[in-house]
Amino acid sequence: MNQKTVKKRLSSEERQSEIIRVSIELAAEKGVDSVTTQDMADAMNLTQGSIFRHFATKDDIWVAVIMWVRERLMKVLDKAASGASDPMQAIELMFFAHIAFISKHPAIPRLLFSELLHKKNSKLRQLIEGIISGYEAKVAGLLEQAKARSLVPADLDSRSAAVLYIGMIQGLVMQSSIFGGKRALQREAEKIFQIFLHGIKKRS
Amino acid sequence: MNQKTVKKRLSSEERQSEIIRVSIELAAEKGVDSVTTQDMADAMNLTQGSIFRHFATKDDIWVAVIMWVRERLMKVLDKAASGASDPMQAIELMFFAHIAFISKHPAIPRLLFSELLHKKNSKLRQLIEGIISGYEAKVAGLLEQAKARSLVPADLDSRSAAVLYIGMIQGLVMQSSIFGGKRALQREAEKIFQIFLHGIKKRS
DNA sequence: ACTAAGATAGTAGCAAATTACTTATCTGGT
DNA sequence: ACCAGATAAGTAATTTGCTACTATCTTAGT
Repeated sequence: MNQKTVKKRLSSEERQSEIIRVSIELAAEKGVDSVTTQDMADAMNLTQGSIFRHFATKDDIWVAVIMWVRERLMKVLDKAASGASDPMQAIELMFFAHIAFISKHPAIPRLLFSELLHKKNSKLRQLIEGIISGYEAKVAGLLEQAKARSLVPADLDSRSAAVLYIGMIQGLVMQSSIFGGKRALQREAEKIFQIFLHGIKKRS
Repeated sequence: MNQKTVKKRLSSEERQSEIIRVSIELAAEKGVDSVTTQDMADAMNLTQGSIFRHFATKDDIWVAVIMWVRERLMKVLDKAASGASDPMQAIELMFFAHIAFISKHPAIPRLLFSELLHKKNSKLRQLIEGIISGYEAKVAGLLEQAKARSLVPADLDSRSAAVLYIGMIQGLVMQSSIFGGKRALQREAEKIFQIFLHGIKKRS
């Protein structure tokens, strides 16, 4: 039992990573706003006060979480897009990569589309806004490329289509949030994407 | 100055209505979760404790708010749909009626799509779920009618299209939430709806 | 005069942050 | 290899501040 009482001490860097990890888990379970530092501490067998050895404020934790998400998500999307031979395929691959990412980390959309967005003047809001508008710009950019290759009509409004793209993801997330877990998130995603695709494709 | 100190006393019914009204306003400004009963009281020149003369718990206030929203929204949507001559037009009219409703009451989507959804086992969650899934069912129903009249392809998945419809609204809301107010919510809505429409319309 | 809305002044509980103290782990000099 | 001292992670207890809710008293309106 001595072994059990031996507390492993982690470096601040490692501990920060763990805090980020459990925060995401907890946010998935009970919603971002109701995760307390006590919850975090409990989840990693630590005392509540210890959290503040590694982050000055709780807000800083969420900032770190969002930055972690941004990094991971962008990596996944870039990788998906890089395997495409044309802009339309890139959009499709990105979409399904995003859906897969969400399936694996159900908390992510909850973070990005949560009330965190509404805390005015916060760094968090700026971060989230940056991610979403950057994403939108990326999709719109690909659509412009598609236009140049006449894969979509020249009069298509790229920005509007990008907004619809984002909304499509939000809709799917809400769908799966209301009607049981990821029941058929992938399947639903495929069907919806076909409609989207048909909506923007070149009229034959 | 005597006039100023004269406090008007409202009946509990009237006061409840006012509480609902200011709650929606405040939720639009600072987010549902951070509205306190003190905020509400301040907004109507009342003491915090007085709130509880009219609602037993704070949750009851949000329940009343959601029911108010449901009633109003449904009325707006039904009225819009009733003016249509065919199912597709009904969907279009409903969509723009919804967008107009949101423009007038920016807090509404914030309530429906907020973290309230994540409070498991609550009456609130059930209410919100009911509204959204009912809405979705309505759209899907109209699409089925459209199918019967060959206005949309028979192989269209109505439910998926309905999810996309909801997502479209969410996307627009997020868009206007991030990039300044209702700058061009109406205009954006029109452009996006065209894409959606083309996506579900019968291939010619 | 009676009823019920409102005021006043609380209470209990929770959550973020801080303080003083403890001890594991790392470091450099012998 | 070793050990003394510095460093920093962890603990425990507490503070501070807020928030939902309540008990008691007051007074407007009928």
